[in-house]
Amino acid sequence: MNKSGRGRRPGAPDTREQILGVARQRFLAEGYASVTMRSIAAQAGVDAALISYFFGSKHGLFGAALALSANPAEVLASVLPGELEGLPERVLHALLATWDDPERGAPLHVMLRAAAHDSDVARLVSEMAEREIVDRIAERLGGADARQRAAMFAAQITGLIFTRYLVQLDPIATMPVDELVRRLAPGLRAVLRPTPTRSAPRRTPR
Amino acid sequence: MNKSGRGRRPGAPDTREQILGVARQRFLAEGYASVTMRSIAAQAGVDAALISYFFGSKHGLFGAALALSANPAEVLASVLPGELEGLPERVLHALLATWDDPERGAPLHVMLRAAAHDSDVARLVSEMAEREIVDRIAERLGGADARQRAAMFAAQITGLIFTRYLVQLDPIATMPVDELVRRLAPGLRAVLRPTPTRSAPRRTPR
DNA sequence: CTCATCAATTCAGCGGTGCAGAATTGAACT
DNA sequence: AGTTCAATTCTGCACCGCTGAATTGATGAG
Repeated sequence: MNKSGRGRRPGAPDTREQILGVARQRFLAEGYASVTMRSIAAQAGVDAALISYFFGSKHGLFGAALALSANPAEVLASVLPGELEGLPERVLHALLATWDDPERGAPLHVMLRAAAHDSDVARLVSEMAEREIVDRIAERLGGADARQRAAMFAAQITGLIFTRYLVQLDPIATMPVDELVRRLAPGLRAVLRPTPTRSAPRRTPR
Repeated sequence: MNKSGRGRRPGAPDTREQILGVARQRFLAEGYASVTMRSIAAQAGVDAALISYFFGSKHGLFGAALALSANPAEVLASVLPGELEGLPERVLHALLATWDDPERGAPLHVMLRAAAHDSDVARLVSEMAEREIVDRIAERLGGADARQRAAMFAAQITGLIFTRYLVQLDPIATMPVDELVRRLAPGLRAVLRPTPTRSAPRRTPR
């Protein structure tokens, strides 16, 4: 009789997966800091120490829970092909559609927040973004300084995300999607263009 | 004799200011979350409860400590006058000079991190940025949608800061100042330009 | 000059957190 | 049948932010 409740459970319950599921849902809904290990454990019907056992730490759990998240690479991949000139508009539309939807936007949302909060997570997110976003765009662009131009592109996108969703800076946070796209696209196009290294062929408005 | 150490201290020691000083230094050096009230109190030679008494909460202390921080408004004000066309370069140079210097860059650094971590702080930072940055730029720009254009400008700047300093995304984090300015300025100029409301004179080839 | 009032200060403690270690239990492999 | 090991819970530590009561000094009223 398992009187004390201790010890391994009978059968083959995949407790680990269940914890992951609960953690994922909670983290996405409530962020990182305000979700406690104890509450996750309780909701998963498990002792809190088990989480440490499986994932080492709260960080570990967070990383594992968000790893299986819908990654933005897919969204990007779906808009990358096509004419280069219209790329900014396509990316902006896809991005805003994703992030404005609480369901799909939350993962990235939470990841960025956690990245700002915790430098370990920051490195993780940074590497991910570098590999899955900057490199992809650079690949699509081609050319000598493609990586640099892609990075500028990414920086602008990041700025949009941070101001609209994290800090909610007005009037960016309240601006309708169409206007945002219209206003930001020219800037994105500008940084995508190959830059003249130095005193290049002047391109005066013709 | 003050045997128990309790009670008001003799003289007129400005304990409040001293706490503020210590808090400021610690927050700027180590961020928000990892600095504990107890440690600040200890360093200030004071009981931790006194902080709650004076500032209400850790948030309160943080806000009060960073309020007297060198605000970016000054930097901005010094580069706002002058020809509009060169504004992006001036802002970028001033900004990068400030943030690359650990001493002067730290306050903003910490504020952004804290904003991402804590939604109360986020609101605070957001309002500050709106008032002291967006509105100033808008004022300088003039025109109907000056506020909107200024916001786009601010978003791009924020993206630069976030990627270069907080997340340290390569190759932005490692790029020399000159190259950053050269690559980003066109994008900034583009969003500053008055946008044609609708089906504007096409500028694209053909 | 005295005395009540009030601000400043410390102490003790509450409920909460992440995490480590020991103890228990079941499954799996000799 | 016995050993080994992974999974699980219990206990408890050190720390956190914050609160309420107790103490002390300054200060103004009479």
